Amino acid sequence: MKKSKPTIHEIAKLLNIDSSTVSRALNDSKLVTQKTKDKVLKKAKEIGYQRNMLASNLRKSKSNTIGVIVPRISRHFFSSTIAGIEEAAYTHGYNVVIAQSMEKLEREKRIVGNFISNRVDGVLVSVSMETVSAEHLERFNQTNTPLVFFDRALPNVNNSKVLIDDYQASLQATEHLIEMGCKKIAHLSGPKNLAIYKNRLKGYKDALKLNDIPFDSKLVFASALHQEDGYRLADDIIKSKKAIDGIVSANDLAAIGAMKKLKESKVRIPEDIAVVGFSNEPMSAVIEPALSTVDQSGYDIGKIACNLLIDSLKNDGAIATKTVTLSPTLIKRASTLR
Amino acid sequence: MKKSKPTIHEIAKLLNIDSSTVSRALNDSKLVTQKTKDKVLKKAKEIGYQRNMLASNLRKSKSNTIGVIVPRISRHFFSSTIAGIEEAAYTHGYNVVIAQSMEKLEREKRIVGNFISNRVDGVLVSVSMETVSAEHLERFNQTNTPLVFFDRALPNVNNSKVLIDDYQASLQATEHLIEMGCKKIAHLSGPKNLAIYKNRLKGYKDALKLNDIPFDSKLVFASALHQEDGYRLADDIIKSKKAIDGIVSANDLAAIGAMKKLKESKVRIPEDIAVVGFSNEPMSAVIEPALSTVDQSGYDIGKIACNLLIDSLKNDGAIATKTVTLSPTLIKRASTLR
DNA sequence: AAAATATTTGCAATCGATTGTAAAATTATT
DNA sequence: AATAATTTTACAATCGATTGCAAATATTTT
Repeated sequence: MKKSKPTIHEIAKLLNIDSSTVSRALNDSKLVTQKTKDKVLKKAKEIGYQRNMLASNLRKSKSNTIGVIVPRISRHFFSSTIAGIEEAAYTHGYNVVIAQSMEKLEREKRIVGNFISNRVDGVLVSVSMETVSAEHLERFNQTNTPLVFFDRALPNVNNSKVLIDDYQASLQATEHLIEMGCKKIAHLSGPKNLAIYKNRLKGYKDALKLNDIPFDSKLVFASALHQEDGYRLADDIIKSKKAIDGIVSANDLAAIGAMKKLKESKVRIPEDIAVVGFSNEPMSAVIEPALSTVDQSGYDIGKIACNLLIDSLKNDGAIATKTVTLSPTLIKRASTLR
Repeated sequence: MKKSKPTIHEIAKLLNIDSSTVSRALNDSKLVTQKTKDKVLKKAKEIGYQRNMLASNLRKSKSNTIGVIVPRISRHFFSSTIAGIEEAAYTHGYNVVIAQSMEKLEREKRIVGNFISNRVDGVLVSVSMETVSAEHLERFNQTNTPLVFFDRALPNVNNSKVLIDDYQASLQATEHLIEMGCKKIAHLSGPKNLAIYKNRLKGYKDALKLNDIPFDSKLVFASALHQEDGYRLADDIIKSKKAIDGIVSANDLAAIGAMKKLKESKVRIPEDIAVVGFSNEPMSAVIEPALSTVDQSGYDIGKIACNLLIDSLKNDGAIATKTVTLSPTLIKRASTLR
C-alpha cells in the first residue's frame, strides 16, 4: 500500500557502495569514475529512483524555485508575462511557482509568508491594486531573497524593476486621438497609488499640454478599471453633455465596457467618440470597431525580469539594482481611425 | 550579508528549552503548557521566525501541496478552474502549484517528474491535446500520489474525474441550431484522442439523427481549434458551396476565427450561417454578433475536483474513485438567434 | 508525607541528500 | 619495487523540523 519511494541509500546498498558516491554520481561530479556513474544511473533508472528535492533543497538550503506574484492570471498581459518568465526560468533550470493576489493585499501578504516558508530563491512581483507600501515585501530583503518588480512596481524601494514606459505610451495614445481631431478627451484612470496609473495620467495630461488643450480634472474618471466601471463611466460621460469626443482608457477592459455603453446609446465610434485602451487584450482585436490599444509585450517583460533575477541569484545578490524600461507599441485600430 | 534565517534552535537557546518543545509549541501540541507556548510564540515573532517548510516537509515526507497541470492558464476556462481549486485548497490549508503543459506532451512529462521530485501530495490534471496514454501519469499511482482528472480526462484509468456533460451540451447546442432552422450544420472538432471532443462530436451527430438530418462526415472539420484554424476552415466552408447554414464549434476560439472569416466574406451571422461555440470565453460576449456558447462553470469544476482530491488525501487514498459530471448551460446569444 | 498518576520537557533518532575530509585504491615517478 | 602523487571512494556531519520514548516535574491519591 504505502510504497515508499527509493532513495540513494537503496541504490548504494544494491551496488555495495556509499550513498555519498551515489549522490555524487547522480550529480555528475568529476570525483566519480565514469564506470561508477554508469552503474548508478542504470540502477537508478531500474528501480525508478527520483531525487527527493525536499531533502536536496533542505541541505542546499535553496529550493531552486522562483516565486511569482501577479494580480490575476486571467489577464492576458499577465499570462504572457508568465510564459516569458517560465521560458527564462526553465532554460536556467529553475522552477516557477505562480501565485495570484487577486488584487487583494491580504492575499499578497499570505503569499509572501508562504514563499518565505518554502524558501523560494527569488521572487518576481507585480503588486495588487491595494498595495501601497512595501512593508510586507521587506521580508524578502530581510531574508536575502532577491526581488524584481515587473510592470506594477512600488516607489522608493531598492529593487530592480522591469517596466514599460507608461508615460510615453499614454502620451502617444492621447496625441493619436488629438491627431484624429479629438478636442475634448476623457481619461479613465486606475487607482492612483500605482505608479503605472499615475504615469498614464501624466502622459495624458502632457499630451494635452503639448497640444494646447486645457486640462480639466473633471474629465479624469478614476476606478478599478473593471468592465462595469467603463460601462458606468461612459454613461456618466454621455449624460454629462460635455461634448467629449475621445476616451483614453488606462486599460482595455474599461475601454470595452465604455464601448458597450456607447454603442447601446448609439454613439458612433470613432466618429462621435474615439476610444483607445491599454494592454492589448485579445478581446480588443475582436470587438467592433476593433479597439486601438497599447501593446505591452508581456512576454518580453517576463523574460527580462526573470533573467535579471537569475543574474542576481547567480551572483548572490552582489549586483547593482537596475530599472529596465521597455517601449510599448501603440496599435491603431478602427476605434480611433477616422 | 548572508543573514541566515532563524530556526527553532535559536528560539530554544534563547529560552533555555529544548528545540523539540519549541517545535511542539509552534504546532500547538497539547503536550506543551500554555505558558511555554506563549513564551515561544512571543520569541518567534520577536526574532522573525518563519518555519522552514523544506525541513518540515522532509520530515513529514509530504509537502502540503497540490500540483495542478493545465494546458494553458490563459484560457478563461482554466483560469476559472484554478480559482476554484485555490479556493478549495486554501480553505483546507493546502498550497497550490500550477504548471502549464502548453498542450505539449513533452512538457507534461517534465512536469510529472517535477511534481514527484517535489513530493506534491496530490495532483489535479487536465491533459494536453497531445496526450493519448496515461503512461507518464502512472508514476503518480506508483508513488501513491492521488490524482483527479478534470475536464480533459483519459479513458481506462482508475482515477476520479470531474467532467461536464460534453455530449449533452453539444447535442443541445446542435438542436438549438436546428430549432433555429439550420438544415446543413458543420462541426469544428478537436483532436479525436480527447474524450471531450469525441463526446462533443457524438452530441452533434445524435442531434442530427434525432432530427432526421443525415450525417455527412465531410461536414466535420478536425483541427487544434486555434483561432486561425477556425478562420481557415470557415474559408473552406464558404468555398465548398455546400450551402452550410450552421456551425457547431468545439470551442469559442475556433468559432471566433470562423466568424471573422464569415464577416469578411459578407456572410451574415446568423441569417446565412448561425454559429455556436463552446467554453464561454469572455471574448464571445464581446464579438458581434455575440456568440452563443456553452458555459462550463470552470470554477465549480475546479472546486469539486480539488475537494475530491482532498477527501482522498485525508483518507490516505482509501476512498472509491468516482466520476462527477456537471451539466453545462447553453447560452443563447445573437449569433444563433434568428 | 509517601506513593501513584499525570503532565511537561529533554534526548536522540529520523527524513534524504549533500559535502568536507580522511582513507583507500590507482597511477605515476624515481 | 618502493615511494610519491593522484584519483576514487567512504565516513560522518549537516540542513531544520518532527516525534517516540525516557526523564523530570507537577498533581493527585491514599
